[in-house]
Amino acid sequence: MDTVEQIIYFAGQRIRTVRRESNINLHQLALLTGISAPALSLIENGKRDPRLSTLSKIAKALRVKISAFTDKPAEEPLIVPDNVQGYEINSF
Amino acid sequence: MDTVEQIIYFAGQRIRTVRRESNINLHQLALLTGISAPALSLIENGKRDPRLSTLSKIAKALRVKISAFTDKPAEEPLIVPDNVQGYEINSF
DNA sequence: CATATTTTTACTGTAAAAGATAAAATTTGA
DNA sequence: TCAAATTTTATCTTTTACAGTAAAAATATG
Repeated sequence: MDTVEQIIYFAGQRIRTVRRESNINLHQLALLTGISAPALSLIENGKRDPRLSTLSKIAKALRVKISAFTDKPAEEPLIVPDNVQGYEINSF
Repeated sequence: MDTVEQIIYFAGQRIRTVRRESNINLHQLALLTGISAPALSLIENGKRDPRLSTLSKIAKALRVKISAFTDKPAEEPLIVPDNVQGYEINSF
């Protein structure tokens, strides 16, 4: 359902999220991957269509699988326990 | 642990496997993806480093996730039942 | 606010992906 | 074995990724 542009944009967002979770900046990721910081910036912003080798280097540096950048997590069905003490809907 | 070359080679093998399971040839996949058959051939043989958009088009055409080309399936631990009637190791 | 850090943008140069086409090689099937 | 189908290789052109650098913009941080 997603367009190629959306795939690229999503991957960039995921890379940025994982990088920030690792508490490193673009310069540091550049050193780890051998990919320049400007190139990484373009990728994170969905403005560049990275090669598989590039995704691979980033994934390795961030210690995640490439699929961390490409797959949307299957949203697990929201389980609502039948014994929750909730609020009346009208109380909101 | 894999090199970039191995990642690219593995992805090509996976694409070929999935394509053959779909019983379509390179020409047909070319029509489905808009990627030329020669380009697909190079990718399947690990001789080209495809872009994310290219992987995305192939995955879409073959109706699999991109991770089908990038992730090695976690090999499930070989469970050896404790009640198997086996052979003596020396009998081999 | 002022300054430092981080990120983005803009440019140039190089390398490589990808399309098109054609030809060669390989595989498949009768 | 022969012919058809499929795949691979080669050549040429266009597009784009990426490095490097520098400068600008945006974001922290004191």
